[in-house]
Amino acid sequence: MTITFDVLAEQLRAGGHKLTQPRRAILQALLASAKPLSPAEIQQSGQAFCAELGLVTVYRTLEILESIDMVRPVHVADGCHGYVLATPGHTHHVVCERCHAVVEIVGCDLGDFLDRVAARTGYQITDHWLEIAGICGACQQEKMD
Amino acid sequence: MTITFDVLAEQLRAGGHKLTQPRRAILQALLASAKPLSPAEIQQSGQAFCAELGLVTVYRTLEILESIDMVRPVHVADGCHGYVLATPGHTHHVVCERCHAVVEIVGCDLGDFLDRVAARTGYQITDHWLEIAGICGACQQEKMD
DNA sequence: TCTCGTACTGAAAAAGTTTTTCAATTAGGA
DNA sequence: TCCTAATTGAAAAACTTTTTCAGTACGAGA
Ligand SMILES: [Mn+2]
Ligand SMILES: [Mn+2]
Ligand SMILES: [Zn+2]
Ligand SMILES: [Zn+2]
Repeated sequence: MTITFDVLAEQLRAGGHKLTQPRRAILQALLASAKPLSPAEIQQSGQAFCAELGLVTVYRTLEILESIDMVRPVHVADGCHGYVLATPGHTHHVVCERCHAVVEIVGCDLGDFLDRVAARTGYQITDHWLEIAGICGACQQEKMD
Repeated sequence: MTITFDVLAEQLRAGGHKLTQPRRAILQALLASAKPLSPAEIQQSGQAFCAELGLVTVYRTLEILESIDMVRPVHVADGCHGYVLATPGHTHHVVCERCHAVVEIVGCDLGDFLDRVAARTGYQITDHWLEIAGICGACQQEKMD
């Protein structure tokens, strides 16, 4: 979790996009959060950095960030779709059921399992999406109070 | 895929719910579909069985069916949340990217992988959600035309 | 089979979310 | 610094989901 704002900013520009104040604010909001954020939460949190930040801009920026794989949708237990910063490539997320703290899992060993699925179903597997729910260390502690 | 309407109907009543015409229609719609259906699609398809079927009732019924694990939300590539009938217990789904045909995977071998995730993150893993995308047999054929 | 209480229904309205439109603004290369 | 295309926020539209409410129908019990 040592990714910096400057790296993100550069990634955005490398994708051919302008680095505007609202976009800076959105990146800051995502960077500051330990849990997936909804568009409305991103707006609210981002307004600390750009007071005028509009919700429309949040939607538009998320669309861009997702298209260049800088951000990924994560399913939170109840509602849908929180967004978190992604490290490039194929990853999964573990989300705490209590506090929604997120940890990214970079490696993924599902190959054998997926091969078996392919054999059994006749499908040619192209992709998969795994999300893991659990209870984070901090929340486990809390239980013992 | 040999589940019958009568079995579903009985499951619903076993859960303490009435077996009404609109609910019959919703079960028929789900039973007849090879792919996940949105609430609006369920309404439309269900109106063949109950002409007056309202969308509100579809939402309410899905909530019940989900609560007794008769139906499960599945994420379709673009939009969110289609619903499919579920076999009880823990399953996953393979969804065709082209035609959305769904196959349910009953076993799941993720135990070792999840143990490693637990060890690495300190999270106590409570649940997981895996969806697999692919290309079904029929759509693979089609490619060769 | 009939009666009755309650679970359930659809219409309408409200609430919430996401997308589109548009005139004004701003980033950043020249 | 200037210029232009990309980007912005407000407003409105389009969609989706939930709430309210008066009427309906299921199904247990007589
Ligand atoms: Mn994976
Ligand atoms: Mn979803
Ligand atoms: Zn936690
Ligand atoms: Zn297919």
